[in-house]
Amino acid sequence: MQQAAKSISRKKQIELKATELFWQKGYTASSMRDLANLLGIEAASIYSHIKSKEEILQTVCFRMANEFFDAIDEIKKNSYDTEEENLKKSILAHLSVITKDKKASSVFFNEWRHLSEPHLTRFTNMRKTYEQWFNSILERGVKNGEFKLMNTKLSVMSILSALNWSYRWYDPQGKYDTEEVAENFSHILLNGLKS
Amino acid sequence: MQQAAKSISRKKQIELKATELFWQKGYTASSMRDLANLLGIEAASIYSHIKSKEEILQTVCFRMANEFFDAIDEIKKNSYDTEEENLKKSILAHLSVITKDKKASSVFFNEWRHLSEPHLTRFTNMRKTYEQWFNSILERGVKNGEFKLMNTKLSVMSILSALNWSYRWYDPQGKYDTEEVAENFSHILLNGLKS
DNA sequence: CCTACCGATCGGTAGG
DNA sequence: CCTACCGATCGGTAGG
Repeated sequence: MQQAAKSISRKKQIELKATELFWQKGYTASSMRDLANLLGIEAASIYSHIKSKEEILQTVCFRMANEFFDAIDEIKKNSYDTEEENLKKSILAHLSVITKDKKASSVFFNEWRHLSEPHLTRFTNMRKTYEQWFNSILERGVKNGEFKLMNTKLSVMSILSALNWSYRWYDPQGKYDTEEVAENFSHILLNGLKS
Repeated sequence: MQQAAKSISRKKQIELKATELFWQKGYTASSMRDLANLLGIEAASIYSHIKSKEEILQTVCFRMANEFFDAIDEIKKNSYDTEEENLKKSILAHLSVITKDKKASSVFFNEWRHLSEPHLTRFTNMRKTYEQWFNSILERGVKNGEFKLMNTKLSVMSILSALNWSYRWYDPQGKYDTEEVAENFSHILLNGLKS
């Protein structure tokens, strides 16, 4: 038991240090020897805990993907009265996942393309499915008169673009907490979508 | 003369193929042998035309940086009556640079961190300077009553985030031309910034 | 632009 | 978790 607990903890430790490394140098530029150095062990020893370098990337990418899904599942279940409310909550949920772990988000957004098949296809499909939720909010909002859009797809992209870029500049130690940033994004975007 | 012209053309060819490669696999995952294969020559032969792999990256990153600067310099010179107009023109200018060469934009946005010093510092300084232009538009717009912002810095980030993400999804062969996309972005963002 | 190579480093394995 | 290694591949050079 003691051993099992230790082993799990070490595996998580590897994931965390690897996330930091991938964030800093990128996946392919990060070597297992770099990672071993950060952990204070030999490169070969890492393979007692994981099968391959890519396994770490898979873990990070799909953990983040699941966190995004979990965050909007809450909103889907509640189903608010207005699409404006659904969108506001979704913006906050999405942004919260990013700001909670910027480094993992960076790996999620930038390093996923180094996944091999079939993981790569599974990953891109998950992202398409996820985007669909934002699409459906806007479509319902247009239908019921809440939103006036030049183009639904471009509007979805505006929203997600603005949100996704935040891992690059958001400072968790800075002046603004996630709620304030979400509020500001919602304000700008919703005013734009409504008229 | 003939030889000089040929040499320049070959160098540009290397840059173009490398851009494609870096876009597809990322800078560090792209090998000079990959690049040589695309060019139909041996890896060693590339070094007749360039000094190092990083030199190619530098060329692409700074060429794009200059294109962004050139695009807004036009606007700075003209200085339109309203900040709304300045912002609209800047949005179109910025977006045009991206959509004109998505692959080079992708390298510009993602691979710049593999630049070595002093290039890295020079690059990040250029980006800060560039962002400053958008900042100044919003600040003047707030001062003269055109814009009402919760927060200037966050608003700049909203704009640039939305625009910068476009290299990932914009399809030059698709339904929308750059002007339409810029129009849609301007519409959403400006309505949000004005109220 | 090629052949022939260099030293370094890569991800990963064997065996303990 | 270590030592000792593997074959492969890396960016780049010498010399033509």
